Amino acid sequence: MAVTIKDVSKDASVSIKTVSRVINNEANVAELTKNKVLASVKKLGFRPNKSAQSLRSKKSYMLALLYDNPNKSYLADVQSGIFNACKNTGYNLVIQECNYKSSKLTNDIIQFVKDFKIDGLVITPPLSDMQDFLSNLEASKIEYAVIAPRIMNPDSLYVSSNDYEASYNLTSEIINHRHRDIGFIKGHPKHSASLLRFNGFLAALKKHGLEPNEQWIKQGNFSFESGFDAGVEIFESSKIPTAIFASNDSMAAGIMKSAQMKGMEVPNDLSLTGFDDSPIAQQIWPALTTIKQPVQQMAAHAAKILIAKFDGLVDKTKSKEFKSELVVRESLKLL
Amino acid sequence: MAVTIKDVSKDASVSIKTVSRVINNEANVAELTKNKVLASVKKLGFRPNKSAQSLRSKKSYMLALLYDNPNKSYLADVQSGIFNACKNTGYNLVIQECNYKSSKLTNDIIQFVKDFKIDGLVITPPLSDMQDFLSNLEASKIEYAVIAPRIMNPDSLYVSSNDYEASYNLTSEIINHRHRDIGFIKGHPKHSASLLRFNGFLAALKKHGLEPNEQWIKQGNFSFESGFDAGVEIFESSKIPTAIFASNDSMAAGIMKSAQMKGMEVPNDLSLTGFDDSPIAQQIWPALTTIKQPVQQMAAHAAKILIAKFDGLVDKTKSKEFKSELVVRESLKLL
DNA sequence: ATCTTCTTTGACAACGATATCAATAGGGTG
DNA sequence: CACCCTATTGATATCGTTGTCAAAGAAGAT
Repeated sequence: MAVTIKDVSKDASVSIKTVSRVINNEANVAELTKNKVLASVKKLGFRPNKSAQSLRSKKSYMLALLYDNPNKSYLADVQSGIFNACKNTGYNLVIQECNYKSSKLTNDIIQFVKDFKIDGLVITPPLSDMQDFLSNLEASKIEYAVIAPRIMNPDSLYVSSNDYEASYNLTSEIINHRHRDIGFIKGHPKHSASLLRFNGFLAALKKHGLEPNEQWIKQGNFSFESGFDAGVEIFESSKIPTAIFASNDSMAAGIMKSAQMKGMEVPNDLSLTGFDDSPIAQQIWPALTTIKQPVQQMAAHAAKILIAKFDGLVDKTKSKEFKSELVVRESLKLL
Repeated sequence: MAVTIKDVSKDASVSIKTVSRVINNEANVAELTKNKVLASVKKLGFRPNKSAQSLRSKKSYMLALLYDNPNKSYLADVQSGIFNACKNTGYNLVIQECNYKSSKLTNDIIQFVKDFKIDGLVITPPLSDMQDFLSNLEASKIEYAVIAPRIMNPDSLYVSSNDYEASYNLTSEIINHRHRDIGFIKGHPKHSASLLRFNGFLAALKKHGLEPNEQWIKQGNFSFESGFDAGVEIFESSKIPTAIFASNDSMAAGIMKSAQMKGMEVPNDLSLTGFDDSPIAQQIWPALTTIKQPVQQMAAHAAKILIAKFDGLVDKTKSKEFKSELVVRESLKLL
């Protein structure tokens, strides 16, 4: 039915192995032979059978995306970035929803990778920081790239962003708007970004000689609801801050809703900033001042360095830190 | 290295073929033999090599999700539904971002399916309604299930929802709140749901003896921005409707933002309803009265009927229409 | 008792690539 | 000219399953 290497080898009057050499770009094939084979490949429309390749060479040309993330917009961006990086490389993307709390996680994933001969994994927070899990993958010789890990192991592949610095800058911006009473909503405790953002906040306060007020610092988990709840709590306190820095946009939106339900107006009664520049930042009114992260590019880069490694281009692409940028909108006001 | 059929056959003192029969649940294996084999399989921890299976039997145990959808929340729900349906079936999910306008779409997808021996496709709007595309898939003997197609071909696998009816009901609800001047924002012209929702709206108006006002009917494309723009236009007209029915929540949010920027308050100055019950419906204030669709279940069902077909359980599960339900929140007010 | 038929089983080929290793052909060297 | 070395090529084994087909045994029919 389909065109096989055998057909090509006959058409080009060379051996099967020589065709294989050509399509795998192996060394030591005479230029003339190579061209002859490529012509036949093209003429017959030959495409190698992935199953046969996979069986013999133990590769699948599949990457898998591992995630356990409640944030749909983040997921969609990551996925899209990886997908685009795979395009035209012959690799495809299979997805794997995980439960980071499951005790079977490690075994399930290893089994999955072995069963399907998945070539490599792209791992997102909070899985990026599960050292045990990552060590087990390594022990099983599974290739992976992590997005936004806390510990940036120079031996492993990763992409990160300058969360600390961005948070420091955003906090400074708030302070420059003459705010002194600033609340902070922490992100999901298992995401390393949460700590970085909080630390950046604290550092900026300190730098400007301000003290954090524990009453206005709440633990969230990156969800809208956790932001809403934090807002409700803060607005019950005796004194209300003039600005709140939420560790992501969803939580900021939650706070805005709780504020509006209390009859407060943003930014007149309360300034508010988010983080991530997810779609919701622009879909509420007033729109959020926030930090834009190049999520798609980060994810694409993660896939690229993995693929580069498979293709032996070890030095072509490397782990990298991406820069975020401040996006000024209406939710932050000069006091 | 890994345990193969051969190892199992030795351990169980049967032929390789018999082991194969057992793991594929073929008929005509004596109960005794079967148990013996299963015991060995378990004892040795045997797992069939997917590449070899794939090579020989031309199956991959992979489904692919095709989408070209700007709505990240919808995508995430669909994906999650399919993923859960695949769980414990041995099937996995690979994703394929498409451009429904691309002329190469059909060829690319067919090539992709052939290359990777993808067992079946789950197809989402607006691809669900591209008849040419679907016919080509059929001609290539590619299995697929469509989500929310306009034409429900009884020979094909599909899942749908009662958009027309739901829209009719929601419109009636608006009218029951004594609104007579009602605007409507249409959805993406290529999505069949758009037409169904619009027709349901018109039918309800007619039933209550109301005439649609062309000035308040705008074409959107399901995006927040298109809703925002439609809002801006409507609020420039000489007379403003007392209620607007947007064909999805994102557009409703866009309208709300444009209203708030004009200084109007929802629902006091304007009632607003959406469709889909996506997260944003609750993340804005006031929260949207909307229609909740069981997107995850629909997607899961699509995957299930595909897998059931592969496994020969033709009559176990079938195409199905899902029911949406009205979700009452604060954005719709009695006039 | 003999002939069918059906159930159960296994030997061996086949799927379509890559890996191993040997063979051949030039090119350079002393 | 004999020798070695390297670049190029091909014959054949191999990956781990499933498919084909024939054989053996059990059960049923006459």
